[in-house]
Amino acid sequence: MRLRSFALGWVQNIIDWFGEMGDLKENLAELAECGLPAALESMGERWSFLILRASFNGLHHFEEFQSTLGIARNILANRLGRLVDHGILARQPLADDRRKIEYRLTEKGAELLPAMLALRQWGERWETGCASTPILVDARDEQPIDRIAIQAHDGRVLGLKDLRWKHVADIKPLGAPRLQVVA
Amino acid sequence: MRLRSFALGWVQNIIDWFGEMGDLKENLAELAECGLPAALESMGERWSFLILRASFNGLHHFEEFQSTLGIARNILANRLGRLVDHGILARQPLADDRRKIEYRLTEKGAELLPAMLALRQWGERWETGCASTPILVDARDEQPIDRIAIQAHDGRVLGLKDLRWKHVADIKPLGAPRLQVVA
DNA sequence: GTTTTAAGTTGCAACTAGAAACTTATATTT
DNA sequence: AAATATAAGTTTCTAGTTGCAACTTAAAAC
Repeated sequence: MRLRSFALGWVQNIIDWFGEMGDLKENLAELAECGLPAALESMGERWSFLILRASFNGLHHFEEFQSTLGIARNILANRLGRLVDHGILARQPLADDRRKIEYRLTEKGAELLPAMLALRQWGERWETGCASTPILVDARDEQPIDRIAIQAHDGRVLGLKDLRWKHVADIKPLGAPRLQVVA
Repeated sequence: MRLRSFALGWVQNIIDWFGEMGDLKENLAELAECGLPAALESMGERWSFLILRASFNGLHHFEEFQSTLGIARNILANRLGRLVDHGILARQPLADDRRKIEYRLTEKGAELLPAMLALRQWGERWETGCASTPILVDARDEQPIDRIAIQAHDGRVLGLKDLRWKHVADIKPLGAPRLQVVA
């Protein structure tokens, strides 16, 4: 028995608020070849993102992940294996104590940071309601980073109403035309 | 029997590449109160992100989601219910045909766009290897949006080596000191 | 008033997660 | 060297989740 409408009061006002952004239902066959399913293939399972976050926070070992996250050992072994298979973590037995295995982020794994931060910032804003410690700061001036945002090529921050979906083929180059592959 | 090291050749070079960013293992107890687990509570289940993406692409009805995504009907019903419960989608029977239920993104749901794009861009870069159609463009000049990036308060794009973890308490205000709550 | 459509439910098989005990390889202590 | 301890897993078994196909229900269309 699910509660389906706890928020309908305020939500009602928002229903028309969100413009269509130019619906593009036509080629939803193409949805399958989008990068999102591919990303979810690697990161979409339970625990994967939390293991990733722990990696970003400097954890490198099985027992560290296990005791910090409280994940079952068999599941942790499975997820670490998958993350290694996907090239997100690198597995390396330590030279000075070969019982110890070090799991480190690869470049590919490290590049998930924007996605992780965007998700975390959303959670802070809409769920927990407050920023969580520790936070990321710019090494240069030790000031907190900005919110992750969508920006135009010239750096303007784009809100949802500033966006449209468009087919790659329909996009006209701006300024100098690009080189083209002829055959 | 898992394959654990298909990428160790190139990965090896990267192991030391990724600096510690100032490990902060000390207060990993605080990991639990981070926004990420909260976000995953809403969006961490299988299909949730794909339903969200379909919503961004202009789908609004049960049968549309079902036939487009190929998801089982019971699972779809369950996920739509959860997304509504979490205030990410709003559920509205249509006035002119009350069989039809419209699912629309709320503001809260729409604000997941940066997270979804960051994930998609990562998938395009590291998994599929190419941008997928349709893409998001700036409504003003119809040019594609930038990559989602981490930026300093002054707009500089920050790479991983430019970042540190820090406790909120340790951050000094820049410029004019802020007002403080006294009691 | 019979049929069709939209949005679900139900029942059941297959898969996945979780808790706890067990294994294996290496390192440390006596 | 033998006994103990530690790190990183496996195994086993139970509980929960996913997925498919058939069924239901309410509203519309014919």
